[in-house]
Amino acid sequence: MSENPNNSSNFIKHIVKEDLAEGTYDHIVTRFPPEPNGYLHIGHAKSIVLNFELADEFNGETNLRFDDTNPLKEDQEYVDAIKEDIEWLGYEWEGLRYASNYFDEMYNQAVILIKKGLAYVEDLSQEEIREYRGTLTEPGKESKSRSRSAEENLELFEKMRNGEFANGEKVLRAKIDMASPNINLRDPVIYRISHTPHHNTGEKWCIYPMYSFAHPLEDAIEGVTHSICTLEFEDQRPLYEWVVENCEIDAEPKQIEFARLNLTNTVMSKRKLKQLVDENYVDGWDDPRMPTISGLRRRGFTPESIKTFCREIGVSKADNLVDVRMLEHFVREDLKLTSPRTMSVLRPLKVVITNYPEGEVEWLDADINPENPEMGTRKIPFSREIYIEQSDFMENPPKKYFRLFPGNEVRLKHAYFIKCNEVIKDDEGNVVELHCTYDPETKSGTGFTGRKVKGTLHWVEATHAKEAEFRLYNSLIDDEKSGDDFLDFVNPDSLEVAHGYVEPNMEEAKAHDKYQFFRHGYFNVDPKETTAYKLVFNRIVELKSSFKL
RNA sequence: AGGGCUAUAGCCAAGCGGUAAGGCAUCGGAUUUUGAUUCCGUGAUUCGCAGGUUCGAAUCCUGCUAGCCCUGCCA
Repeated sequence: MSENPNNSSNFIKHIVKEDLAEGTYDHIVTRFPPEPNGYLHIGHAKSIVLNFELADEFNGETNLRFDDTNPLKEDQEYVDAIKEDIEWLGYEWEGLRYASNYFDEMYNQAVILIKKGLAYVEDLSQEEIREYRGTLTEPGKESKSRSRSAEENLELFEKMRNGEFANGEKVLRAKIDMASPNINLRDPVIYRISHTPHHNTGEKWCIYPMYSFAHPLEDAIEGVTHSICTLEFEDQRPLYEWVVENCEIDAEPKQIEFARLNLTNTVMSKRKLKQLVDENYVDGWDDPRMPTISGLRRRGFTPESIKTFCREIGVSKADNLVDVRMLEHFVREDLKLTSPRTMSVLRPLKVVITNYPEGEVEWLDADINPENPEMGTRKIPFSREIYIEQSDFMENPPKKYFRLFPGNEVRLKHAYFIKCNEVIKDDEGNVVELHCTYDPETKSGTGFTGRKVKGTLHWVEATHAKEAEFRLYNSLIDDEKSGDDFLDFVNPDSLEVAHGYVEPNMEEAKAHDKYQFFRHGYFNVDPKETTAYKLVFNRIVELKSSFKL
């Protein structure tokens, strides 16, 4: 993966360049450290692209490390999904690591801290610890446990490990400074008791290290040089440095924080995404409306479009809210040259071409992609009966309506000009069919220039048409709404289902095939719902349009 | 308010003492058998505000303002 073009600069690259120039490190190692407690989303993609491509650019390497120090929330299902997503994006990790594989080493380091008088076993309850911690404006106070001897602490810590205490009965704390203005330094808890089996280590441990103690050790053990995380960990950097300095481990990783991605009309927290899944607002983590990697994949976004997006938004420390339209821009750009064009009618209106011979079918040539002629041509049938889009006809059109209306002539893409002569309605006055005439002179490809029409419509021949289902997605979350709870922002119209027709050659369409439906947008063959008997397409994104009714 | 961080166009963002890149969005115009694409044009005398240093400041200094984060035995 060496031809990822990213000429842009950011503050982390500056740091790396300087570290390399000054010899602080002779090569760099980064890591992507997800906790396996949920699915990856586009925000994680930003971090993945940053970590993998940064290392790649400076000839370093990147580990995938599962930060699995809290068995209560973690699950193998998530580790499998996370690996699949990273591979799908196209990255290869140097090492596949688990924080849980370092539990022995972490335990040893805790013992070292105790021996140095830098950690102690706390007797206080959770609530008491909170009270003793003080507040943002008042210092904390020291508990009696703080002055226990190293010997006694060693003994108690061993008992913690051996399961001699219940959850919450004891805890191991770093001895730093109860009066620190940085609350993270007021003797933070570094080990807690949790009689919970772990997806990797099983029943081996009943004490688990806390993030703030575990993470710097994980980085140090792996030789990570630049430990990149998000802004909310900034206050923990002094603690990170304290652990690196006071534990006996021969490596000096440094923590660098950047601003996480926020997207308009999108929620990005795992907690909220999980709630949408659990409460059935969506079909699952991979619902095409979800900002998860698996959701975007099922929707039809390409790895390249996601990566380009992540490179283009840049990396900084300023809180940001990126317009989703930027993401959409990059899929369109990627799919423009690679996706076959095809004509699909999402909401059909039958058209009878009254002067076209009954029973006759002609097969017309059509480019597969006019912007990429190498993709060749396809054959499409044409006959007396076709379907056009309901929205391409108006009985009483406004000005500047280029489509079909009584007396108007339009072009059928790849076929002929047709003129609308008669509108057939049902008892309720709904338009159910149009009678048109065609002009054989105007056949596409013949170079007819006799007269011009303003509109070109897509269509599907009626007798060969194949039925299909179309899932038209709108934002799952609507920022324009108001409310206190994020659920108040859920868009009730995030999914519309339409049933219409596609060209007969679409019979070959396979899961994840991507097409540009002429004048509609880009669509992906849904991998879960499509069967031999039923084609289901997910709308990835609409084509841009300056048309307003 | 104790600590930490941030502030450049509607949204991202480069810039690192020498006179404001780029992308998205928007709006014009040309081309067009996709109201698409493509092309061309479009916006900061100014970088949160106020002072100061300097021949010269978005960049350095001081003060102020606004926003975000921190009082889990979550990560």
